[in-house]
Amino acid sequence: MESTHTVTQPAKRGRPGYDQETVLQIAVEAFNEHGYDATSMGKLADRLGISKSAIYHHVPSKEDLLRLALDEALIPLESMIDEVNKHEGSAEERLEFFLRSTVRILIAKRAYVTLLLRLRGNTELERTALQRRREMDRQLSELVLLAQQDGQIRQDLEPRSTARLLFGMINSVVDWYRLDGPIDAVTLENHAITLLFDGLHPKH
Amino acid sequence: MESTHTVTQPAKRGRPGYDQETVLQIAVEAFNEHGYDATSMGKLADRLGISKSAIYHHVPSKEDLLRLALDEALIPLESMIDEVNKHEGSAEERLEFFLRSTVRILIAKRAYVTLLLRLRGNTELERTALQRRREMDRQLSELVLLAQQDGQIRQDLEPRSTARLLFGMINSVVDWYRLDGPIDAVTLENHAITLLFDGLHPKH
DNA sequence: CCTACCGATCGGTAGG
DNA sequence: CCTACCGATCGGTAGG
Repeated sequence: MESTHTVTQPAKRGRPGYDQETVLQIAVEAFNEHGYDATSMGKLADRLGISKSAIYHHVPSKEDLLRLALDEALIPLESMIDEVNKHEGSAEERLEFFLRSTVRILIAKRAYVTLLLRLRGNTELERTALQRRREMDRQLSELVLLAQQDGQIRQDLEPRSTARLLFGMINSVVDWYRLDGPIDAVTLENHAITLLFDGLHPKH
Repeated sequence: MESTHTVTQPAKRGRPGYDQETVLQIAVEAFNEHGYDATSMGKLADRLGISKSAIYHHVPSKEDLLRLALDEALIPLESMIDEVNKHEGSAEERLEFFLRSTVRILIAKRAYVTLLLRLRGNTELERTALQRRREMDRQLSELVLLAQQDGQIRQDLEPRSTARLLFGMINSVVDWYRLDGPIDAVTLENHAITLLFDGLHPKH
């Protein structure tokens, strides 16, 4: 008899083992612990509990692991920016939406974003990813400029370095935020937004 | 005849070559480009234009290069914190002094701080350096708490994650600030301090 | 005939 | 500061 749910629940033939997603996830953890270059396929195989060659069943090369991992971070971030650009609100509202969304994606895709933020640009693949990051910097600094022109945020700060500083604070979250820590994701998001928009000084 | 200025200007005997400081400086540039683990002593030798073994004339091991480099960042930062702790002013003044000094040291010791900020804690040396970093986080969060208790800064933000976010913004400077860029060091320092204390919103 | 994986080994390069 | 090496490990592929 033919099963009608083979598409969503494929019949498992052959050996049960890893799927690509899990291999990728474990690979990225290893890359973040030891660095991409310093993580050999042998060490990664040990971590997976399979042979080195077996990894090549799931992914054609080490570089493809990196490419897949970076897309896990870049695609959600770029989709979010598309959303921001379609958004109808004021520049300040869009700026806040951009920053809040970034915090959320950082937390949801922590390991992948960590990898992205530590790229050095020594291969073509890394340089392409860094260029996509720079495009996001540009989008953010443009939003800062627009909000300044609308008088919604202070105008005495240069937009490009402001964008860098905003990203600097928010991106640092991947280095220290833990889901099981004392502060939940929503509180952290509000905390960062308050600090960025209103600063340390109390309201007067 | 004995020279009286051998201490400040030692007579150069033997082959002219690198001093340890220059080897260290070039090594750190290489570490930052490719990662410490991924930078082989062979590649480093090529960069220096000397043989691999010749490096071992200047420094006993690869790990010693890392130790020396990390101290170039850690020692100035720790001295600065000692100064802050001796300072007589209010908690808010000391907090501002701490943050301003950190920006200055980051710019002055950019390459060394970059190396420090990218540590992963996979060796005892790295874990020790990370512990010294965490002690600085603790000192900063204590200053935040004191300034909150004095009512000089807003009290609705948790001090530890506030300290992380402050450091996050400031530390990002090593990733993008260039001395030959469009913004000078003093302007950047004031820019960051304004953003942290007063936020993006205009004064009302 | 499939997926998932193995033991062994390729030519080169690592830190010391 | 060099040449000549060491034990080990690198990313990737073979046949089964």
